[in-house]
Amino acid sequence: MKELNSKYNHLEVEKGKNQFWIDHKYFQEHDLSKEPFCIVIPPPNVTGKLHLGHAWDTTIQDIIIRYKKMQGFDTLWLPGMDHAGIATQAKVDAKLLAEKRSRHDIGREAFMQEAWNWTDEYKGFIREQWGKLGLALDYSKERFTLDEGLNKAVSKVFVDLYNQGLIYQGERIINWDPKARTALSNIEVEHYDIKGYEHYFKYYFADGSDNYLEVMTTRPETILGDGAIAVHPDDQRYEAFVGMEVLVPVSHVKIPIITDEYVSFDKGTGCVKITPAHDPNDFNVGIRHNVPFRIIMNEDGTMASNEWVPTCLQGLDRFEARQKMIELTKEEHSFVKMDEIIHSVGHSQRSGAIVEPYLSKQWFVDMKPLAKLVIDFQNSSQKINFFPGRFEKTLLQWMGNIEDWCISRQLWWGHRIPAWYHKETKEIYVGLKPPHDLDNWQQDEDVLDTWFSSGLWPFSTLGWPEKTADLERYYPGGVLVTGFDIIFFWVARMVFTGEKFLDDIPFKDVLIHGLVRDSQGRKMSKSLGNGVDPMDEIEKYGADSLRYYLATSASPGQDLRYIDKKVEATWNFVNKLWNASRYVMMNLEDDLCHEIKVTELKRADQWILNKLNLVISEVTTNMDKYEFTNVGNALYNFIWEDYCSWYIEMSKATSEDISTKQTLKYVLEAILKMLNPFMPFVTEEIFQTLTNKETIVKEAYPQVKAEYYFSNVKDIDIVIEIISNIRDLRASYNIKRAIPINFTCDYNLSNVNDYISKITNAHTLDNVEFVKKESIILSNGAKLVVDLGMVEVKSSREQRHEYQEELKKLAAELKRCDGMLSNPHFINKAPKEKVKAEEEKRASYQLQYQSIEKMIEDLK
RNA sequence: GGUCGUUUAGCUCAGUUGGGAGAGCAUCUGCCUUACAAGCAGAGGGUCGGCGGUUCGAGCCCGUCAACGACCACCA
Repeated sequence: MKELNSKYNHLEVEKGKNQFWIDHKYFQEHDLSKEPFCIVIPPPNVTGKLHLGHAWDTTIQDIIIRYKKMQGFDTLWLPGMDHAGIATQAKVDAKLLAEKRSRHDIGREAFMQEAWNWTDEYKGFIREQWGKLGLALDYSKERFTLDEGLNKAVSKVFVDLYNQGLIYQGERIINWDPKARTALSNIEVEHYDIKGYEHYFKYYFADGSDNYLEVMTTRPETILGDGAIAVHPDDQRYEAFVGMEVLVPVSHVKIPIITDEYVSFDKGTGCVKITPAHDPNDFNVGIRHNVPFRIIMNEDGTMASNEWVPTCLQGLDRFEARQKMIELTKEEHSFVKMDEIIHSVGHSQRSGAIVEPYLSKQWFVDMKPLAKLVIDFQNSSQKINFFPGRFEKTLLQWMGNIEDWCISRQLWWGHRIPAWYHKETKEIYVGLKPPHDLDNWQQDEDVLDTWFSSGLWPFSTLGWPEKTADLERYYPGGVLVTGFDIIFFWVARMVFTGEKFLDDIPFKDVLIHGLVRDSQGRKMSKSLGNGVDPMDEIEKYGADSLRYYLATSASPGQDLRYIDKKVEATWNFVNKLWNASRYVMMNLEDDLCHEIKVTELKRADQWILNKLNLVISEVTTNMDKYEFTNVGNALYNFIWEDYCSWYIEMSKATSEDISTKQTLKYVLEAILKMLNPFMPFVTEEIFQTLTNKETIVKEAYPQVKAEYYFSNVKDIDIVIEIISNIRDLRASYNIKRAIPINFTCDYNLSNVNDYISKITNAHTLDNVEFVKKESIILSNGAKLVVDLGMVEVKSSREQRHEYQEELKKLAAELKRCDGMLSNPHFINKAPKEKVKAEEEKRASYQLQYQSIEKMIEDLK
């Protein structure tokens, strides 16, 4: 029999294992006779290192994939990465800047080459990190969102939606990121509270009088784009002025006073400046009243050079212009006051810049029909199951209030929009292939939102729009695992694209997890510098410990607070498994017969096999519900308490026995298989050593065996009770284990006596009157008498007091039982097994009670 | 303003169809018992956020209040 090293060393154990799995193609060979089960990985961005969130997310998927494989499915876990438009372009821009170059200097083509070089480098980093985590990915099917096949999928979806009128081009107020100089979708804007000011200005009437209207704005620079002043039609304060004209401060452009119900009485002054090119609400008002659209800003957030912007403001940054406007209005006496406020302002998710509402021509997806599709599917038998279920509501509510999705981005790194404009006729052409007379056409310069391509991931990776065998076999996927932070960005979009183009849900289940936070509950972020690199943790504790900790430490949907100490505690658990395995192997012979003969099993063997059945059942149930904390608890308890603390210790009494050796090994193998999805490295190492087999990866998941249920294992529960009592007495009287003591028990222990003496060094001695003794009533009413040898025992008075305390407790329990059992509602309504259990408890308490009463009698 | 989550031992968290409150860490006591001192054996510690309700029975279901948190919407 081979041996494990005497010390568990995670670095040594994990080294080379991932390569071993890859070399043997364990996760790349697909047995087509089996039922398929597929997971597509949420593709990480090629912008940097994986963080703990990735480690958590991928560990969960790996656990599911390995579990399903062991259960006999043909599993496919499809890896891939995302080009991450804005994020990657920003990284490459920064790299160029460090080299004192810029994307505009080198041009689109050279820039793309730079971005591809970047991508290739980071793909390598990410694969290396996946390997360290031990992920069971099928690398032969790895995809990238800018791969040729995926490009085709993107174009087809765009063209089809365009032809169906679900994609359109329009001039609208969009969220503009002046730093990245691109449009954003609504959900790429993060609102948070910052300090600002409510500025009040006088708009003098154009008739030359000193009369004016007072108007409030938080963005004074947009004043120059004003096209009207609006009041509520029923607002009597301003009724007389409607139709008159006022002068815009600083620019002195004449604008009319109009009425619109959008204006509310009680906000601000009741007069609203209408700036249709720089505010979404004003845009709508502008459309209704034909207010002129005056763009007064450039794409980079500086003030435009046109007739609406005074020369002294042209080219100034928007925030400098804001200050300048205040100065200028003060000079011309149109400034009233400014009040400090805290208000919510939209920031670009990627660049952090304050988002500018900006009138711009962009491409949009008409979301209402697609959202309806999702809602209809969820109301049908083809619905996606969410874990936890409440996230379905989150998705549906969002779908219910959805607005059109701005999908064009003014970037270079991404999928070019398949639209061409005729250079002369301005005609527009949208198609899968460029127009024939290409020289006369100009392709749209923009690329698509990254999430447009990620949204096709569940089927584009399988070869769609081609009718590939993989697509046929693996779509829809079994489960999608991701964090709640990208339900809208990603999950929602995969759902409607899948339902729209494949007429089927993209995955049967969605498993949502929370966020990894630091030990104080804060979000991990670069600015706080509190991020934890999973690779550092793997170095310290091993991937097995990290994985088990991450997977079992938070219930579904809850955040996970990352606590170093707990990973260390998990390491101890792995170490425990390691040492238990060492012990088992030290006691086995090479030629150990495989078949367990049930009739030859010793009582403790039966007991642990019985327990094993229970734990397999509990673990399987919870694995199927993705309740990994429950699985973790069940395995931890079974392994540490039942198997190590009790069974291994008891097995020492019959260690030469074949059936005991077989049981030790059989249960250990089952343990290794159940732990394998969580701890693939160490279980592989131990399994190979224990069994001389090539790998644990291809093993079948443990199953409950009817022949391993035993009804007579209650003897072992009594043994455990006796051992606990003897230990308790030793501790309270400070009797060292080396000093043997004797005991007697009026319950037949002939089959199990050896376990007690082996573990406690206490021996049965019948028909002897002990002098210094303690008597204890066991839960089955039997009396245990322990000889305490030389020590001074408690006085009979003390003992009587203790017994009476026991009686009080028992009496309380009996009262509770009697109360329940004498209640006809309980008898009638409660499940039968509950009633039966209660009756059994009562009988047990009564036995104990009577026995203790008798002992008190004997003391007299 | 809307939706949702959280509140259980000193700390971090489990507790899923309602049926005698749990784990890890921390604390205290005693142990090298030939797999493991990164270990073993014991111990202490909780009116399960407050109030009300349903029920024979509530940490769990319902209502309400409070604190903390997240998301969505609005913000001239």
